[in-house]
Amino acid sequence: MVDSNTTDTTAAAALLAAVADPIRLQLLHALIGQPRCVCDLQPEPAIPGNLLSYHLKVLREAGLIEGTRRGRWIDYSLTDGALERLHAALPDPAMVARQLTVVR
Amino acid sequence: MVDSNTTDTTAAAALLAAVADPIRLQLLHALIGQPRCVCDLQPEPAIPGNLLSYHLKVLREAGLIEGTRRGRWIDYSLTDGALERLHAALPDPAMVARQLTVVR
DNA sequence: ACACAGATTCGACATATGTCAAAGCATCGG
DNA sequence: CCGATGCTTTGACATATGTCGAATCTGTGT
Repeated sequence: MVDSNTTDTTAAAALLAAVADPIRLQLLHALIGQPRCVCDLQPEPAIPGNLLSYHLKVLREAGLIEGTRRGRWIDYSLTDGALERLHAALPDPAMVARQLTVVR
Repeated sequence: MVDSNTTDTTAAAALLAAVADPIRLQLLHALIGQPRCVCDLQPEPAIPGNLLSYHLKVLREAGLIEGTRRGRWIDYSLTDGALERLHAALPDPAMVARQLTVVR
């Protein structure tokens, strides 16, 4: 009944799962507009370093962020189109309006 | 360091968690533009009825869909602004462009 | 009252996920 | 070469989550 390509849906769900966490959502927000080194990415409230690492890894493996070493530090930044890809994983709200106008 | 209100982030993450699943994403797509009774909501591939019920419940408890009984059937539909709320739970891609233009 | 159809709920279970403590790696500065 | 700093990885663990089978509920038709 439902149409949508299954692999698309699965990939979209995986992307969304990567950000469906308060800590990771904060990290993403913190990276908007500028890269930051891990030590500047402490969420509120602060968490142990290894846990921070874990969440960065989840985002990294989802392809949403990337880290580059700068001496002792590692700078993280959003990958190209990361936020666009996230929104694309969600159903488009414009579709609802579309359906309504088509119907009437 | 990171600013964003913690409860906001938590609520947003919860919303996103509700749709971070291939089955539930398909259900959401199927409900765009028209209500459907449960029997018309079988995802691809099909799943047992009780499992379908479970996923509908997750979406219902997230406030994204609502069901109304029509005789023997229950029609589900998107709640008002459901998709808008989902997108709002994600960081706004426009912010990135903003930061860039402000900087230069 | 009965049986049936559509849908939800319950209890048990396996796996996935987030967290912790401890150990490991890479780089810098002496 | 050594210790310190910044970050990651590993192994153990508890809880959350998705799935199943069986039971239950709600409304329909007879």
